[in-house]
Amino acid sequence: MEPVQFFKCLADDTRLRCVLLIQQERELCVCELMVALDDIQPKISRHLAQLRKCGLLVDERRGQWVHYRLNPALPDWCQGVLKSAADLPMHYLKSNTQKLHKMGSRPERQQVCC
Amino acid sequence: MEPVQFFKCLADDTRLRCVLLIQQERELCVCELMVALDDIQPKISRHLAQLRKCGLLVDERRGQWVHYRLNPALPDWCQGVLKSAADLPMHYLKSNTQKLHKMGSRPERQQVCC
DNA sequence: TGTACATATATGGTTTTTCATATATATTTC
DNA sequence: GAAATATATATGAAAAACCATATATGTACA
Repeated sequence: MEPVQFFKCLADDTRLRCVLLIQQERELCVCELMVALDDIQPKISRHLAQLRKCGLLVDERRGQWVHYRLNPALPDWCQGVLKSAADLPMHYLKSNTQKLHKMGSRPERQQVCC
Repeated sequence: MEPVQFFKCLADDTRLRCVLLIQQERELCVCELMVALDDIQPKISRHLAQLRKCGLLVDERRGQWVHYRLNPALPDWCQGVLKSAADLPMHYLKSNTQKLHKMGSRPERQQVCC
């Protein structure tokens, strides 16, 4: 993981919110992130692909849904950075978290983790 | 300090090295960074200006030298990120640190901190 | 006047966004 | 259970926006 590459991944609003929300919720699928960020599918999908390619995220297909999680093999210093980033002012992610939790039917996850 | 803005500052090789070297050495002036990074003055200066404008660094003129330090008023989460970043593989900064320490005449600092 | 540093501008390159379309799985209907 | 349709996600290609670099020039201080 090249240091600059890692920070470039976080240097975009869409990607930063995706990573922090995924860290906060443990895992999310594309459609949930679309709702949380109120943004279009190809855009989200593109950024997730980049984060996966760079090794920040891993994906797992379950039926028609693709779930994204932080890569557990991420170097310690990267995990440290992300943990520190979780302390940034709560209001940054507030509206995203709200939209996410307001989702009517959160596919499948309800049985898994709620 | 906008979260994305902060990460954008770190998402460039020149800027990342400057910030980490300054954190490591407590403070550095432009000519020292030029030697450490083996790069031209306007390039270094431009990136430092950006880091100052964004609030990551503060500068202090002492005679003809301008010294840069981390902004002590940086939010906690930013300081946390930088501390974690200091744990990245040592070899990333190794050659820069070597060049820096090989400098013959480190202006003024010698009396201040060495 | 020489040294340390800053800034303006032009240029080239990268990144981001969008639309259109493709693929993969799920569901419905016959 | 096969065909038709719907849903979730990915990707190619083109335009727009943004960023980094180099050269040239300017300012401040000794």
